[in-house]
Amino acid sequence: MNQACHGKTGGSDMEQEHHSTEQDLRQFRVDKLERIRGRGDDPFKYVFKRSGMIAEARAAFEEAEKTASEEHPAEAPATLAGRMTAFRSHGKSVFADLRDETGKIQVFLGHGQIGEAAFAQLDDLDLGDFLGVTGVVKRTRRGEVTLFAERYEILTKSLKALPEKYHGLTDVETRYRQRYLDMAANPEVLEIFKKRIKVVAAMRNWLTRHSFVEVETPMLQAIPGGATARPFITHHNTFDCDLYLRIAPELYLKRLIVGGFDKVFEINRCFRNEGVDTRHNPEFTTMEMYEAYQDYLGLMDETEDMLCTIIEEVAGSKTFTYQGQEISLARPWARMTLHDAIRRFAGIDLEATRDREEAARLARSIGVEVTPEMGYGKIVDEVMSARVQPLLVQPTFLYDYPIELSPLAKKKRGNPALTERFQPFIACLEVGNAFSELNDPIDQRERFMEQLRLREAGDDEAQYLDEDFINALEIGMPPTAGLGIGIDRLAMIVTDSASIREVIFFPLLRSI
RNA sequence: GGGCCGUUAGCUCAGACGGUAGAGCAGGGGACUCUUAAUCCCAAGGUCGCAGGUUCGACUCCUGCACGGCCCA
Repeated sequence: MNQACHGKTGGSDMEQEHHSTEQDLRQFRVDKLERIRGRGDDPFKYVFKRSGMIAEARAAFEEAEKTASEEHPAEAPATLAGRMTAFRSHGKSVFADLRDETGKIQVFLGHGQIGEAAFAQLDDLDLGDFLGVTGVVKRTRRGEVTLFAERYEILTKSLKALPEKYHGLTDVETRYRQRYLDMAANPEVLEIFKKRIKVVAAMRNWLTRHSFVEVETPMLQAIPGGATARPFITHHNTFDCDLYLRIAPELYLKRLIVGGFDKVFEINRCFRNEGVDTRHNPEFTTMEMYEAYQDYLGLMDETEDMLCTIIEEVAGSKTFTYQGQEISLARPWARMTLHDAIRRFAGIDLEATRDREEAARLARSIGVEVTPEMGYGKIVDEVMSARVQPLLVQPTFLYDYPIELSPLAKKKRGNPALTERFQPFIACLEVGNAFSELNDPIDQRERFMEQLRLREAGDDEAQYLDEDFINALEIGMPPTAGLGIGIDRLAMIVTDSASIREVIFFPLLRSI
């Protein structure tokens, strides 16, 4: 910030050469760092005592203004710290912006207020440096709430230039690869993640209020179960065996119900070895909850209540906008069976037949692509994804899914072709999956055997037989309903994000 | 996996028919004691993603590759 003082710093050779390649930009900062050290100051301090956060200082000042008068204008002392994100010099006075986690405040550094030596040392500051400033919060003539500095100190020197102040960092790849830079340059990114954090906190609150206890179950599993997906494989050295990163916690959480917990939940990561697109990241976060003595209808009510509570708490109202669409949380949410939805939105009836060929013919008749390895269930799923889901803008539950799609769900009472399963959709995004949990070990074994047949037929997403899980069911699991919610999807919805990568701090990218 | 698009200064972006590249911001020098995308003057800053090819000559045209984005499977 050499324009701050005409006293100048006695130009080094570097300064005379007028470079400004990336390396030179860094060198200028290193030179300043050395000057700071040269006068016995430390450009990387160990600790700094703040009086509070920037937002708190603002609030305290605005509170003081309520009792202020023309003769006695409001002022509030404060010691604040943060990253310097702007620097406007006017010869003998300087305005800088200071930002911490809670917000931004303008700092006034006057020659007359901080003293000549300290003012001259402003030359050694750069955008991106962390400062600690002590002074008094007042309004400037233009009305800006400003910390008028009495003294300041550099807390951390930044050696790299921050992206441009007006446009920020927009290159998507750099934003994801250097998320720290993205957040430092684009404060709105921080706000997105704060909302995501609120979603999780609100969910935990809801669950805790309803007497669910939080548990942790294995990430490393010998048999990856609980979902239809390809797993990541890893290796344990001392046991010398391959293990899988979990694709779902489901089978372990149900073991806990067998063991005696009545209401459990887990919020944690799952891993699926699949492609990456705007709605999928190979590692993602789910909440799964299991409630004994409950069925899917009761759970549907609870799900509606939970999601409404969370979204309203984070969005601040019962309506919000997602990608230009007005979404209303008004209850009750629409509920229709999967087959009704297909009849209504796709114009074909896949419930009248369970014949694979007939279903394929019907799907093709409405332009849905069917490949040879797709069975009846997969065809229903495909029609739903292509012709129903894109229309589910307002919150909607689809329920009663074909048994072929749901090997861990109880058969529907009175209709063994279906299972007691539902999925909530909001803004055309699938945000969850739930069912009356299959607790008949004999039925479960048959379902697993069917999955094994599919696997042998070449379906590498089919589920594995988990003998120990069946053993647990033989010990006995009470009637139970279970729900999984995709936290990332929910975060997308409340932050109006088009891509899941916007709500994951460090989304998976190819290493370079 | 397929299609389309992108990659130019630290950042954000321009670059007609093929003739070795421009601006704003940041950075450097200077002026300025209430600015806030501060302003004004001066000077600087580039292996145009990588590798080939066509051409007298390639940021520009062609091929391949890398990374990314969007859409489809």
